[in-house]
Amino acid sequence: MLYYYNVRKVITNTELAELLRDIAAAYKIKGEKKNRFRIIAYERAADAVEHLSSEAKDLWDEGKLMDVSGIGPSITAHLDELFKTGKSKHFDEVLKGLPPAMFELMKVPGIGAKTAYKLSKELGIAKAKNALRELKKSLRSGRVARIEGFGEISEQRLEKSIGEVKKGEKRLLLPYATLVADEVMKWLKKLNTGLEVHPLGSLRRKASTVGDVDLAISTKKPVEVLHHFVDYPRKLRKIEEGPSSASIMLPGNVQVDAMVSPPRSYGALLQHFTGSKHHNIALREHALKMGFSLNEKGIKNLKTKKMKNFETEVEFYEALGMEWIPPEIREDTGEIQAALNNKLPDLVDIKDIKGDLQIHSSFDIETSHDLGQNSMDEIAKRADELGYEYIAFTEHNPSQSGHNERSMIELLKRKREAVDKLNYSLVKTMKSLKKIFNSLEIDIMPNGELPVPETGFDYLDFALCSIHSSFRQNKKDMTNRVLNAFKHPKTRIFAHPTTRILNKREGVEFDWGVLFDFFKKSKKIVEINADPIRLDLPDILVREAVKFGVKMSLGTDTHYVTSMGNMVFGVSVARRGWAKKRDIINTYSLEEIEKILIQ
DNA sequence: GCCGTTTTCGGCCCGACTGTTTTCAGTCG
Repeated sequence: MLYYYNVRKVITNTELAELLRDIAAAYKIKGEKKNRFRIIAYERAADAVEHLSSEAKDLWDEGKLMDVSGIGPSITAHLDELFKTGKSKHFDEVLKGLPPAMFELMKVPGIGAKTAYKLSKELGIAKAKNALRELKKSLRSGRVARIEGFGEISEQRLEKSIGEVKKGEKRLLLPYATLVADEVMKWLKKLNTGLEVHPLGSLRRKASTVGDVDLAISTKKPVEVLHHFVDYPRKLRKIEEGPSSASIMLPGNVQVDAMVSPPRSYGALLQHFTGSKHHNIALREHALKMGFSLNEKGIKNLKTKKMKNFETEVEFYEALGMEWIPPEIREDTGEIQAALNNKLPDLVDIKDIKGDLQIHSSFDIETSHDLGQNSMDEIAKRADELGYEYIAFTEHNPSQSGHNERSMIELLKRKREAVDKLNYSLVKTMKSLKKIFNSLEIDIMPNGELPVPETGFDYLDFALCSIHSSFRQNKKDMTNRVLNAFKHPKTRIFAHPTTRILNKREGVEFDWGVLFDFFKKSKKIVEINADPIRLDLPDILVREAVKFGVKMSLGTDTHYVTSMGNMVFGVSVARRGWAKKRDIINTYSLEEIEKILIQ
């Protein structure tokens, strides 16, 4: 019997990845040298599972588990048994004799397999339950420091990092990290306006959430620049200041790291610290086949032992025989092969965007959800400033309680008239804005019905539909719920599809194959919601949608005229999902988009 | 244990940091 997962429960990708990582850890403890690559194989399999766009269990159901790169015949056989019977004899065997507590202890930053095993043995902590609390006790009593290989410093370090386990892994939302980085970069440029500075890591790759804010600086005067950096006036404290890097802590526990490089090797530094880790691993494997070794200083020829520097990333990638790869898609999901073959997608760009397809104004149609804070006039003017050709007002549908059919229709009629009026008057005076669509964001009820009377639809150009309740339905019911809602010809856009809230709520589950197939055939649109707390569809599913040929729309879902600029974060998600201009309908001309949306 | 634009066998990314080891192992990104 395995020690931590319940055989009756469907195992999620996160749990499965954890299991595979635990097997790798078990091999580390038990294995001889020859197991080294088997350990890596299990860790890679765990990574692969974590990055899947559908549940591993579903892939297994469809017999497609072996298609996943990193999962081969052996692991497939074990998972086969696991999914069928709820356990794997092989995994049981590997884990046998190891204290379950060690896997719990491994959740502490700085504790890997070896340390966890040693601690649990030496301290006599065997059970997973309360393992962290037991460790804490031993730390306090000074027992840990007396174990061979440990000292007072490791005791203090562990005490500190054990506290970080429970704090949760709240990561910065992309716009906030962007803002922090922009302000620090502005400060850096006060020293020297010509200074070249770039964000690094997940921030440069525009991931939805960011851990630390890392910056790269190209300079010949590293000491002076780093000294200016740690003088940043809004810092809480300086963490460290060395010859090539420095770190400061800002309010809200936001750590900012700066790394400097001489201009001649700046391209290599930028590439190295932009990652992702998986992209770099794959890139180094490719380089090795060419007889090169890569690091943050440049490219080393393994025969001549000579190191070549690169001022720019473009030259760096060129030297490896490929096009420059946009940071957003550096995730080792096929971009290297595409770059080698000159087949990188021409990703959609913020400049291509001609309109915003989800906006909430303050026009009161008595909804039970939030109203927007600004008038239709204010929003239209802002849209014109942004150079948009069209926008859609998508207030929530009138609440069901307190409205009968007639009063709902009356409200929808009034909104139609207000939008018409704007189109006939205000819009005529504008530079770029040509059309305001009259739309509505309609709740999809648990059974897939829509709480708007049939004649109410006549007043709409088109409708967005989205889920705002009953998030816990099972996958099949959820899928049918959406299919049912989109039977109506006026329902065109599926808004914030997974309903996820970053750092707070997981998205709901659908059978995406079925949904995308339906959306493709019926020419309906899936939204990429640009609200930074949602960024939904998530990038991985955007990639799937692109593969299916499903078109997507961008909407800021804004309730404030000041947040209309969030569009740029939606574009980042689209880019991370390999979306090209034609995949996103907001890049279409007014004439084209009318054909798609108005039925 | 996995994988393939030199391979179905023979390889498998790179380096920094940390602590305690007097020469390196473990962890991390």
